[in-house]
Amino acid sequence: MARRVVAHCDIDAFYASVELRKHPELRGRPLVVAGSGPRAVVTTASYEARRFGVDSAMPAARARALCPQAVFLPPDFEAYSATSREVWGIVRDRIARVQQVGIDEAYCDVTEVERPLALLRSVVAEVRESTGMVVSVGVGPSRLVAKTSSAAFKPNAFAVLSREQACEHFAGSPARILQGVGPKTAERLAGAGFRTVGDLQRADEAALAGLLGERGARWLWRAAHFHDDSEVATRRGPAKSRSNETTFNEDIADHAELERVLVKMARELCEGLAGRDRAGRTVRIKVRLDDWTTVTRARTLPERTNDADVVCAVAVDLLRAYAPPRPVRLLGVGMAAFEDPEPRPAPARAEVGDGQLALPVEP
DNA sequence: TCTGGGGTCCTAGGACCC
DNA sequence: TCTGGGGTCCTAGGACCC
Repeated sequence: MARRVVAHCDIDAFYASVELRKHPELRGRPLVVAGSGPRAVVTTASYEARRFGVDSAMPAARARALCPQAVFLPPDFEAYSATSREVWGIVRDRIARVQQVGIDEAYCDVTEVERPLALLRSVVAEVRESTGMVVSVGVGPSRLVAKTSSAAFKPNAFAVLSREQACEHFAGSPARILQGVGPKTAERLAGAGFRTVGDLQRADEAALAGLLGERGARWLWRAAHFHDDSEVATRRGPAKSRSNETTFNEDIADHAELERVLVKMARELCEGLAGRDRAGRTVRIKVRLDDWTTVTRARTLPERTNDADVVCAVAVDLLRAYAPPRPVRLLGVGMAAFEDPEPRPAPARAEVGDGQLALPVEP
């Protein structure tokens, strides 16, 4: 296979940067974007606020304690998606193969581009010029090298590494920097003495298999050596599931109240599905109790539906069957199994002939 | 450190059928 | 009647991502 050139582009401090675009007078001040209510978490923090230890997903109250002088702003999701469309629109205008992953990052396959680095630099400059967003770029022979590099060198990064250079450069970094190694896996690995990427590079695959299973070990060993042949997927299929969930400001113990909330969410979900002309067979509810135990219950129906009455009845039934034993912190409802379970089998007769007739005929 | 919301993928076990 | 294997579907939970 031809040597690939993949770039990972990541907008620095995206949400905070959009807010700064709206409020230029706040430039230079620590900025924290957080939801409202007692259980809000931080959506993002500017680099100035990060210096105080503020990070996304942190409870907003803790962020206030860490950095009382920060300006706290409520999220403005419309502005975020508008800016996101603007940025990736510019990138797509200049680069053919782009896979957006999330609101603020994308992979670009620039293998076929004659001078890929020059193109990337000029796109980054154009994005900055017309939107004010600063994009960090990592370039390598794979998505993994590109992603790891942009993350490691940001903000305002432009890092180009070969696979071998990535192996060497990140050998001393924590295993956690490999995408796919989350907190749980990192902890298990550390327990067995694998703390850094280099530890994993030197590891015996069999030893890793004892921790992660054969597939997991194979994947991790390859990742530690920055082997990755996953494609930049320019076309994304339709969503496989959709859901609504809410964390209450205060835990709710009253089952009747929970059912009212569940029905309301299920109706909204069905409206959204109907608007997209989608219907699913599996109805799922999610319940998080006050002690953080999380339970899901699902039922698969014989036919696909987005009928609110049907979905609400199933959701309520699932909730009643579970009967939360403690006050509830979070309630959610979702639909899945949108596609036909199997491709429509070709009817036995006649179809073949019909199909052939439909083929274009050479003149 | 008392932890949002929206997704994806993987695993494991049980039911059921051939 | 018992045993076994393989395949598929479904459920539940967990890990991870942004």
